Amino acid sequence: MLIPDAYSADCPTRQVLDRVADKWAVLLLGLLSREPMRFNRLRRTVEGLSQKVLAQTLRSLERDGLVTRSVFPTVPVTVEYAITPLGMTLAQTVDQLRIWAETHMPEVAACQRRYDAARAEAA
Amino acid sequence: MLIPDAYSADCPTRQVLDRVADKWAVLLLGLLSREPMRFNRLRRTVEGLSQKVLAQTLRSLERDGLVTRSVFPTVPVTVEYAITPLGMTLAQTVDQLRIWAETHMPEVAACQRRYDAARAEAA
DNA sequence: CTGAATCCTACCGGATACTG
DNA sequence: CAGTATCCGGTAGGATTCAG
Repeated sequence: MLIPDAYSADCPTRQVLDRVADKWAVLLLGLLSREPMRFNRLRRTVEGLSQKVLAQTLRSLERDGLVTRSVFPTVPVTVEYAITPLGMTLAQTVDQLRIWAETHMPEVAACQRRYDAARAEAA
Repeated sequence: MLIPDAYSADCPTRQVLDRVADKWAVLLLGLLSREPMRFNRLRRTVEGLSQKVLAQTLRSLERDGLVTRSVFPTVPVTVEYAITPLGMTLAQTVDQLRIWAETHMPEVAACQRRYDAARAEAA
């Protein structure tokens, strides 16, 4: 399925994969694909995501041109993050993963139980 | 795009995301979607993947029911990994990511250069 | 509110050696 | 060949504090 070159360390495809393989980035992209949001709102919405990692992830997404960062000079300052057209194309692609997850999660969970049961019995 | 529940820690969707967000798992799934392979062949093919992590990842994939592990009692022993029908559906979904990467990688790279240039100039 | 800076720890993962 | 076990260093990331 994947082209052979993707398995050498310097393949561009693998560089992209490094970014997409970031759980938080995927989650944030999904959120922002629905509506722009502010920093603390994102922080409160995504459970288990620290403010440090949130800031890092948002910076990466901005650097990749997937989201924009807009500062409004209110008091106190307001910062809004929004998805870009480019980011939207990725969000749509990644959304297929969510659909797969919803469809096949029960089967995966069943496989895990079977695997664990077999190992417990062997021991 | 993503459903609200996906942002709580105990959502099934997020559990699946944890697995998909594994670069090596994605790479291995892509390889095995083409043909069954043996341990050392996978090891040699995927550059930068240590044998320890390879073993771990293959065990996870097997536990999730995405690949099968077949032992042939030859001397020395032969172990072959093959993708399952379930794994194949995920591989096809994930392959969309590769297509996105190939299509948009140049644009992402351009955005990165612009971002880095802007920051360098500011400093 | 939106971060950046510091400190500190847990865990990931590499290297190596050993086994069936 | 196909792993497991052990050791060990680097680093991601949590907690906390401070700033604009």
